[in-house]
Amino acid sequence: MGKMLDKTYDPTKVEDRIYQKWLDNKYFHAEVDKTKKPYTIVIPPPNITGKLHMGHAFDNTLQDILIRWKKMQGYSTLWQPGTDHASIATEVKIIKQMADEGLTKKDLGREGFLKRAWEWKEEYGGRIIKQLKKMGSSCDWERERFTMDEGLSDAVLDVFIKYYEKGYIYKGAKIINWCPECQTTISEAEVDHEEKQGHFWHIKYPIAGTDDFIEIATTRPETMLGDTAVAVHPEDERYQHLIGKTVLLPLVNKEIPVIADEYVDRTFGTGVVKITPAHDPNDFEVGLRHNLSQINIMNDNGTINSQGGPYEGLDRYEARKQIVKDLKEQDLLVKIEEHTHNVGTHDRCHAVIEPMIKMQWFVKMSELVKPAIEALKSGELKFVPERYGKIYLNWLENIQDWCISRQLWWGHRIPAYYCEECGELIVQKEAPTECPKCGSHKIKQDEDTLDTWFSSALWPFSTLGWPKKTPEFDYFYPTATLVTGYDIIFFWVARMVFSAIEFTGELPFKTVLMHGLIRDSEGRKMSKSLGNGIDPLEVIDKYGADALRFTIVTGNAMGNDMRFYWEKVEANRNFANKIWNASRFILMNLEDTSHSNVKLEDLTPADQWILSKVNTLTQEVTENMDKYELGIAASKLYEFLWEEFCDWYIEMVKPRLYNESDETKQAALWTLKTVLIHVLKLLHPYMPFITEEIFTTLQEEEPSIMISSWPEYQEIWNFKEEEKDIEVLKQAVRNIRTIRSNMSVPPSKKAQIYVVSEKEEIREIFRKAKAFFATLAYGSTITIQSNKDGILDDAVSTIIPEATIYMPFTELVDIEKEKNRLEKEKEKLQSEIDRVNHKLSNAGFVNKAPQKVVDGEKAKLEKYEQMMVQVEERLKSITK
RNA sequence: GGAGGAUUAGCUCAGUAGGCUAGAGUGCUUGCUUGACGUGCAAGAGGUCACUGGUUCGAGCCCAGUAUUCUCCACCA
Repeated sequence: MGKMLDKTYDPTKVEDRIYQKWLDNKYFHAEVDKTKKPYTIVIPPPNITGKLHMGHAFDNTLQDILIRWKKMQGYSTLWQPGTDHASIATEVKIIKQMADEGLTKKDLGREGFLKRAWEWKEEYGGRIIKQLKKMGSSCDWERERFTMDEGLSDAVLDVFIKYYEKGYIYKGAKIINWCPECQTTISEAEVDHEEKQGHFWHIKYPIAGTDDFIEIATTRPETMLGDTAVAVHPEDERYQHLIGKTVLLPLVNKEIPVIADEYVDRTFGTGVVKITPAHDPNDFEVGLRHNLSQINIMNDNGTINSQGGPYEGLDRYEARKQIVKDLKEQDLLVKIEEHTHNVGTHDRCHAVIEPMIKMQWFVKMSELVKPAIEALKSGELKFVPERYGKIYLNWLENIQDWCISRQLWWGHRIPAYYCEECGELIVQKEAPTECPKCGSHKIKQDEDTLDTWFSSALWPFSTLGWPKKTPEFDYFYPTATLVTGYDIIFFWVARMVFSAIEFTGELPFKTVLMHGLIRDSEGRKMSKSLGNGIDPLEVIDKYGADALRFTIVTGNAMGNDMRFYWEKVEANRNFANKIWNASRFILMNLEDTSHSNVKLEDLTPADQWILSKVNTLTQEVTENMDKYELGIAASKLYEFLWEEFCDWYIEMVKPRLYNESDETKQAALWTLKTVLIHVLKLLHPYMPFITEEIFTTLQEEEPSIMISSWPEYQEIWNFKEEEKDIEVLKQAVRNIRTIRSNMSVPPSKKAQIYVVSEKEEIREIFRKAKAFFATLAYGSTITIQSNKDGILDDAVSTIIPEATIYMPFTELVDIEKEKNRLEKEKEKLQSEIDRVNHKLSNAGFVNKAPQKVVDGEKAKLEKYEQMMVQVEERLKSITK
């Protein structure tokens, strides 16, 4: 007696046990194995602050599918896992936690804070890894890395110094985005532009030596404290006479020049712009062109500094109010307009960004970027879908120097040292003990840390041991495919490409597989603030990881966003249950192993049909996966398993199983088991848990489906003729069911079925399939004959090519209805015939279309015409 | 302002190389205790493939334009 399975599939009973089994057997572990080809994927390292969300679920499902598939294909696969220290995200969280205890960074000091951060990492950093395991991720956990590991940190320092020595890293004063809340620089990419309702203040600046005024308009009046000029367009006729004159900056009472610069848009506002080089990126550029001085009016925390005179100490918004009030009192405020404008905010804390001039570290991008652009253009680097390549290119071609310093503590501290005596700058891995220039021992390290993406950019090779020449780096690098969301093409993908080319001389990966976002059912982004996020763990808990994985990968083209519907997960849970029950059915019938002696010659046409089908399926699924069409492959598996295998094949086979004297029973069992195992393997990358559970229950030869081999197309399973024959039978069954359904005949009521065909081949098809045909078509008896002798005219009929099927019911059949049905069928046939005729009478079509297509149409025509004859005959006989 | 999507059944989406009589899931209607499964089985209704032109023997698919819509980038003080 075979092993038994429960009536419904319960993932919670299965998943953890199976995952543990895989771990115990080290199936995820990758070894350098020169007899195999390597296949490597590096995980996009989740933040240690992170909690598993749908984005991770998406990402990891795709990677896991590729890794499991390639492993089955015989590659030595490495899925390199790890986490990212996520400097600013983590630091923000820790500061918040500290604030609850009434502590600040200052209280703890740098060392104390870092100690706390590491504790935090130990406590929360592993959480997301545990959650990834629930997805079934087959990462090599023994090789887990962290961006602030010793090895990875070493790679970061190495890269910094090499860049520096090459002249790519420089220190410079630039206008940067300052977050007064976090008190650090943030990169352009970390700024969110939010449209906000603000005001437009029109202010009069008196023209020096006259009673006249010039009117400017600003959204940030407080910055006037740092104004060093007023600008107009060089060709603006309204203001020609003022160019070169000076105006008196109100409140500050300082004379500043009126300059002409093309940057000014004559049509916007008053056509006059106040220039504040220290607090606006455009003004900064204008300032450089005109040699204007830069007056920083703000402290790091967003309050006005001593440059602000009476406003010193006020918060920037307090100062704004006060300034507006003072201007009004001096009668210099013309008007206040409502104005919507974009305000830059920090994506982590949402504080409004303040552009400020600071000394920062930069990476010069112009040279680095060239080979990264070339890699895409030459086709060496590919994006799937291709359109994302354009986004990548667009960014690289317009790139600005990368500001890499952050005024944070959590991260890789910049390996730059200053002599406190002579000011010498020393860039090297280890802290110098004395100044090489003046010999002083008073050395201080740069306070800043590096942008978190500086280390992520090295991830594909730093995780494999680079800059050391490790066997792993040698074997597993470069990686094969990078899987990630389109939202980090700039942050991460592009930076990995140029870093890898620069330091390893190779592309870090050949293909970038981009996926979209999972949105809520209304198409909105899942976000904390909206509270519309779906927790993947909750989904797994309710429906199982396999159902979630299948949901993620199907019903949507690669690279597009998708909406999350619980109903979809439910449908896929049902699919899992369907597979479960099909397997249960097979197991219940496998009494012993006598089916193992079955040979191909013993198979019936039905068996050959399904074998041939699974053979084709194997070929197609593999081809689809080669092209990263995972969703297409998955839906083909779904369709095959549910429709062909369950709804047709299993039903066809049942009479043979229930009939002890049937000689083909063992052949049926062999086929059931063989096809199931075959398709389970194809499905395994998508639904790893259930396939493993069934596989190990069904057979004992192999310990795990994970390490079994990927099925291949085999010529001996190619039964094209039998496939066609079974399709004829399916068509007959469908027609009969349709008629019975139209006539509301319940399945319990069996009917006599007559199959009439002049062709012996057709009669033979039905003869061979008599047993299951009767069951599927609800027949009491099946009579196969070459003419309609002995069949009453008031029988119901249906027509398939080359055969007419009659069902005499004992009740009187409504001849009118039968006639109508036939007339309708005739009409439909006629329109098809017309359509095909139209095509075939088109000389262009016959001459230019491929022969295959033309032949196809001809065959169709022949079939329809043949059926037409049958329909007409039938009509004639009932109307006579 | 620049770039890239999307527009196909009530809803959510597929449609791989132009050959299609346009598919799936879900929802809807009808019937079914058919010895794996009601998380099931069977049957059915439901579409001017946004619009206008063009290329082609042939267009849901390619090209041009229009409309609607989403996203990213840039951004005006």
